[in-house]
Amino acid sequence: MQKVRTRIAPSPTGDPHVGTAYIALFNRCFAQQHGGEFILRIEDTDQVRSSAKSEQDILNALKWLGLSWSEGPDIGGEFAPYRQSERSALYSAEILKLLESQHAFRCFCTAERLQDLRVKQMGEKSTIGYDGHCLQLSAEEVANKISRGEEHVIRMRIPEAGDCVFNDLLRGEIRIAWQQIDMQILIKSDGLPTYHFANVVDDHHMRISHVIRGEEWINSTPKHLLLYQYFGWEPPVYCHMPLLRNTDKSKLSKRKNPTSIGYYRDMGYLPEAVVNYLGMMGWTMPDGQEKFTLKEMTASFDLSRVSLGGPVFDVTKLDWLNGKYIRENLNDEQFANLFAEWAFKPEKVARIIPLLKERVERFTDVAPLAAFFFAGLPEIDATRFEHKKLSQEDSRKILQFILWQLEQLRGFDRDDIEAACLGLAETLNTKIRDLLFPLFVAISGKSTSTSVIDSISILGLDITRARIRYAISVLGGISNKEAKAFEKEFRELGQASDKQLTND
RNA sequence: GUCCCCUUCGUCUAGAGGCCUAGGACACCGGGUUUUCAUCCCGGCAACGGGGGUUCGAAACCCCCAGGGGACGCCA
Repeated sequence: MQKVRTRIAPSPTGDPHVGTAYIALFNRCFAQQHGGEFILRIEDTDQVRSSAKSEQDILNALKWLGLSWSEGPDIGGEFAPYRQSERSALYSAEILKLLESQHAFRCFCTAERLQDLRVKQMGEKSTIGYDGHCLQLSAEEVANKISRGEEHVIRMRIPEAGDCVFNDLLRGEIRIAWQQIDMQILIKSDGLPTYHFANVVDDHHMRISHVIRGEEWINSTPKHLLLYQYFGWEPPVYCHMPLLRNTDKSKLSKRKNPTSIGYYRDMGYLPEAVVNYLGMMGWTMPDGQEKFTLKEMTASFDLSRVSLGGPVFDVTKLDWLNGKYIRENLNDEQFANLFAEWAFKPEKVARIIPLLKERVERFTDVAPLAAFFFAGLPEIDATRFEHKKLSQEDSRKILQFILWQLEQLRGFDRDDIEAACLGLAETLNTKIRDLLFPLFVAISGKSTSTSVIDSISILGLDITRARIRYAISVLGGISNKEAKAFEKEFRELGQASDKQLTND
């Protein structure tokens, strides 16, 4: 029997997501329970969106949770490198095989043509996908286009008829007609592989035996299986976990919920409680025990106990659990140490002190002034936002625009934030002090406080986002209609690139 | 629109045909302890989406419907 090897393969394109931790947890438990290995691979084939910072954040977040791995970009391993951007030669070599066997072909279609095609197919209510246009190109035509240096991609061929039938470890037989499957791009015009290709190649070369991933991948499994078949490789066992959900049951998203692991750390949750909570999403201990350690979960793990309904990630129960951990697991000394470590990080304190010093007359002034640096959500209501020039709607809009602006920032220094706010004030033709007013209330709970720009920089995006969103809800929330109008206006101000607002 | 997945209290879930008068936990409500509050303890509220089968017997198995979700990118 083949050794069990599982992996988590995050893409470093944003904040470390609780969904990543969730899938990592189950992969890790499964591997360890079978005496196998759990590895970490960074899928950074998207040159534009990937960043080193994001990769580091993800690694740190998973480490914080205690979800350690035995091979990865930080520690190496037998199948190094573990970063896809460093494995290009492998993909180039492998794609050649598919090109030679005619299982893949070069496609010179323009983005415009593909867009038109999609629109047309949408109108005809048919399956959306590539029409095989470039399949008709002769070998000479292809050679000519290549010698002329024409940009192109490489796509995989898909059977024209029949079904792809495969077995999901939890769901049993799944059958998808090949006609539903698109001729997936394997190599992008920048020469880098897409997820589908790199993922299969790496899973094979890294001897991954079980692919435990989110339900969102079910529909692309046929492509992956077909690649294994084309290569003549033995495919892994697939297992699709349910997706974590927002309260409204949609897929967990940043817009509706705090999804960043950093948020939970910054809000003062214990990593053990967060892991425990993730473990009870779709899974239970055989004896029904609700509070359990990672070690206990690993020891009693049984993948077949996963229930398939998408669990709502509802922090109420996490709050209760975290309180239980604090009360039952920490003695006074541990509590004091952990709290101090959480609250008084030297670099954080060093940045807060100068802000306080110029505003206090006695030490007794410190706590009330600085409390919001160590708090979660401020205690505010709509009256707090009353302002001679700004209506509630104005404030909502300003807060939403600032949030969008902050989310697009690369750096999070005070100067980055200041520039963003000044820029926004100018495009909105608002005085900066008026623009900042609702922000002061949202962040500090008061209209008078330490510099809100510095404060935001110290608090970080995760907490800032939560407070701004809370303030917006206190101000009555943004209706769907209003959201659309805001988005449109924000885009027209030239403050956003197309996808940034809607992406999770 | 096409395809795929899913469906037990508001939420997380137990349930592998009779142990189910459907159990536990969170939340909520009530009571007790506590100088207040919280903790803690006790109690209560509350669900098998609908319709057909199969069976002596169905929350569980099958079919249909409905609802929810996901996928349909030179993102992953």
